[in-house]
Amino acid sequence: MTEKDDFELILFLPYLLNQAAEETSMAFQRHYKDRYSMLRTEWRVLFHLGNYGDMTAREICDRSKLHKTKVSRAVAGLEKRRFLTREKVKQDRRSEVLRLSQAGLSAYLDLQDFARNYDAKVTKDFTEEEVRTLKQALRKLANL
Amino acid sequence: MTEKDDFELILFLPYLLNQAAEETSMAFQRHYKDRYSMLRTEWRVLFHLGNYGDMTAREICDRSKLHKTKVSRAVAGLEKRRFLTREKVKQDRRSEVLRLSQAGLSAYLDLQDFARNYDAKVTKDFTEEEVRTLKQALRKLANL
DNA sequence: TGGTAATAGTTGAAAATGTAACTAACAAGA
DNA sequence: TCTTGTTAGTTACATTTTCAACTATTACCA
Repeated sequence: MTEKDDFELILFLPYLLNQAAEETSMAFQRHYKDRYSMLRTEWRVLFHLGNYGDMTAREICDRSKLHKTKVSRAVAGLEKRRFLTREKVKQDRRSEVLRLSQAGLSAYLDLQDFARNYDAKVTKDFTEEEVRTLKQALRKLANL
Repeated sequence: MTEKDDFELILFLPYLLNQAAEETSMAFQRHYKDRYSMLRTEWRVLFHLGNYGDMTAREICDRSKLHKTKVSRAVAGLEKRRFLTREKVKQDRRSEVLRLSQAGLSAYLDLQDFARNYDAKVTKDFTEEEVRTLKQALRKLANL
């Protein structure tokens, strides 16, 4: 409560974006958690592989901007539950190409399907045009 | 990489919103962390009190949708560093009204000022109209 | 009243995250 | 080749977060 207060917390972008992200992630989280007991970072890694194809942990880091320790642990978790396999790269034996297993692919496809419907549901009160411009703006903010 | 793939991870709202939130929060986080060694939940509690006036932990939970244990610990942290004080409510002695101290208010005002400028900087490539519609859409998504 | 349920807030233990330091492999110039 | 620097990825430890159980107080109602 200050005098000259033209500031509104709920309109402050870092806050507002976070609330929106939190809110829209909830139901999706429940799905991947209940169904595959995956963590946040795990579904992301899964989606990177499923959506963009085989790649190394480093490439996932670059694309997702997730820290390498997070990715490392997510990969280990997914591997333990046999959602993916690793294959050493001949040219550079420090890194390994990650590839979804059959189970990983099928989990991905299921979650992807859910995601698509979910996205539609979340934006059901917006026109297509609105969704386009919203996503465009968000990409700009996210540097994506 | 699947066959029928009209799905794009980076356009999936829970993902995109999170990336945007993450990206836009970074510099602000550095500020409140470096300057006041506050945690995420702590600046939020501080801002609720600063922006909306004295209130109980429960009210902060309701408004922010933060879990009560998070709020409880943030309040304890802010209290320990004398950014706020508590006062038992006579009508209901379970709850306490939280109030910013002088130091709390001054930290709030500084951060609020930073936040305002920060928000302007983040949206500098958007027109006013675009910012308005963006925030409108986000409020809808966040149920705010 | 008395008894059960609900609410405000705290606490402890387990899970997840962040940070820094580490290993192993490659790179590149003297 | 040596030696210094960089990169891919993992691990250890400290900090946060989550989840469930807890205390204290109020609310409801037979």
